[in-house]
Amino acid sequence: MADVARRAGVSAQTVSRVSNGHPGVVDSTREQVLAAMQELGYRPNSAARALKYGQFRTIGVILFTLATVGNSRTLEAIVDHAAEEGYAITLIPVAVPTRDGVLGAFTRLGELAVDAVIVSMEVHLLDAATVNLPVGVPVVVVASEADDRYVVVDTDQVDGAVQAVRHLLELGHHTVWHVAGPEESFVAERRATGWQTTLEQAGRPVPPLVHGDWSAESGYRAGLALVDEPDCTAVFAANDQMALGLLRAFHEKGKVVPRDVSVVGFDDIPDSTSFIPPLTTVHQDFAEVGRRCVERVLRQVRNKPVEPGTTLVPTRLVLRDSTSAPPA
Amino acid sequence: MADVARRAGVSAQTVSRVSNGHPGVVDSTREQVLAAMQELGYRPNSAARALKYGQFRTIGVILFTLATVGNSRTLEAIVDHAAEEGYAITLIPVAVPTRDGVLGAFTRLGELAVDAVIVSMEVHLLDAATVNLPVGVPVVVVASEADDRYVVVDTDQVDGAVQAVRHLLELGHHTVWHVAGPEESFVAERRATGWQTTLEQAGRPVPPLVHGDWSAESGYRAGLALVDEPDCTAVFAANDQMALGLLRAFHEKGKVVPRDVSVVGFDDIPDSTSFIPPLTTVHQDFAEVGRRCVERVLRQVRNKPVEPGTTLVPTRLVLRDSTSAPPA
DNA sequence: CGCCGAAATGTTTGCGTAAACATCCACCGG
DNA sequence: CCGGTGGATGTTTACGCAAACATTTCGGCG
Repeated sequence: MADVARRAGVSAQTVSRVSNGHPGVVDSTREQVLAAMQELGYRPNSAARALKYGQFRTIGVILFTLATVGNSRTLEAIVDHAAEEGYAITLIPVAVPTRDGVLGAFTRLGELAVDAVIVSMEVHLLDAATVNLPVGVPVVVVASEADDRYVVVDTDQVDGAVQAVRHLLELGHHTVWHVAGPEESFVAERRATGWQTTLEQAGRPVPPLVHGDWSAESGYRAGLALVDEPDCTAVFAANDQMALGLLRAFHEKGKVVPRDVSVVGFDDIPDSTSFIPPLTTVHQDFAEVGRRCVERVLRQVRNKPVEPGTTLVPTRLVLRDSTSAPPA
Repeated sequence: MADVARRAGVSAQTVSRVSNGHPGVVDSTREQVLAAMQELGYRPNSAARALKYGQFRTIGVILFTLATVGNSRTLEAIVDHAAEEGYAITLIPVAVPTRDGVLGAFTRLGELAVDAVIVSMEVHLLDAATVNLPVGVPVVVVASEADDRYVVVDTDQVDGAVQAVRHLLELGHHTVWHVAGPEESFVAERRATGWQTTLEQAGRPVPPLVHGDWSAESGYRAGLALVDEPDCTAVFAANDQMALGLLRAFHEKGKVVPRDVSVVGFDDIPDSTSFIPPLTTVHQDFAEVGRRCVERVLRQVRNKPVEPGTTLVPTRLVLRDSTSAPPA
């Protein structure tokens, strides 16, 4: 900055004013400064700026993996909306999804230059780590169960499951089987809850729960087990990937979807339109989830009031060709 | 820091020494300082640190979208390896994949606190923006064509395509059709090049190129066109998603894969094992690509010699059930 | 018993920036 | 023609930290 000032024949303060678009600089001076900046390739040092302002204009995002569609889509939405607000996103990976792993991430976080944090994980894992949470750093949690101690944003998992199951019951299926996500996942648990309560409220039998691990392979294995169940005419898979595996299993075993078995997924990943057959599934609005996360976390950064509690983003059922009335 | 020093009854410098694990502090003093830090919830200010050291320990990553499997997997690998080296990753989104969009990203980048940049885009888009590249900031480019002006890391696209086409020719197919990615993509172009040269070297006819846009839907549309081609017994799709669309199109039109038509994809996304049938595809080692990016960019940050040029990560063909000899 | 040297700790300084305050100058009105 | 006024610009200072240098302390040895 001093170099620019010297070159332009002004003081450093004037350079600062030009650089920040402050008023009170005569055009001719401004142009000289601008020219000097150009020639010297000057760019403001963000560390010094951050030091001065006490803010980094950066939000940290903690997550386990980008391998799931939901995580990466949500992240993308967060990045985009943060950029609109002039905030950058710093990624903090959690190597292993255990308490120790989370603890490590939060320790690293302590040294990081972030004004706020968006955490994508289950609250029960977060609890172990909150001791490490720098005080005064706003936190928003995504993809977790509702919890009034934190500011939570999430897709309305339960309602999505309810819509899926209702749709199948309305088509005439006596009951609906469910291929859930892994046991330790609260998201999986909540989708399962929506499934179970809907069946119970309708007075239908609740078949045993089948657990997968979100992967298509696990859906395939679940499907191989389900083809032998005589009364299994409708399956609700907790995500689209497992639904893909189900479709393959049924296909291999000669069951035609939707004639013999109906299948509903969850997520509405782009590929699901090209499954065989195109998949009826619960659409998640990842972009909206990301948007709300950024909005709520920035409200806190700007010291506007934010009450703890859960913001639910609605889902909607997308009807395609994998569901129909049960076989006569 | 001053508060901690006062509380522990020492000077700020001693606090700094403890905080950085410097030697020359007696245990009893160290413990007092540590205790004071704990009580006051002290965290070193990374802006001040960065200002002092002139480094941020952060790498910026510029990319268009996380919607593609390749991008998000590569990003994940970059994040993980950077974390191992003690570097954080800041994401810089490019709203629209045009020169203006890229220009905007690089302008924002100039204000960002990064020591180096990994750019995931075509070099021809990068050229427009290099004027904005802060001098002295190391850059590594991923997923672009080879270019000796930059340090480039990429999957060996051409060889992957060659393997795919050779496999199909060896099975006895007379020629291979290709569903390519969008015309403006160099990645797509290079896969197409590998396909075309392999056919030419084998003295086979080169069918007209069909362009998709990477999406399963576009693969489906391409498939609907290909079913009417009488000599089309083998198709190489430029990614797995388009291959998925092909499978659906063939299925709907009564063509059995692989009996009537063989299909090979590119990427080896996890879902491809559960396509109907499981997809033979070219495996990309995204993790390795990410690892090398970080390694090469950090070499530059540390002022070790890095020659411009391309590092190619090998691919391998994964055989599953979507290919076989052509119908008699 | 006093001096030396090494280890432990303290003091000064500057990193690049922008807010707060100070100065300068031109122009206006009386 | 001079004081006043306000806009343009300059100077000082502090942000939090750590390197460089300065000082203190203490043990060991002649």
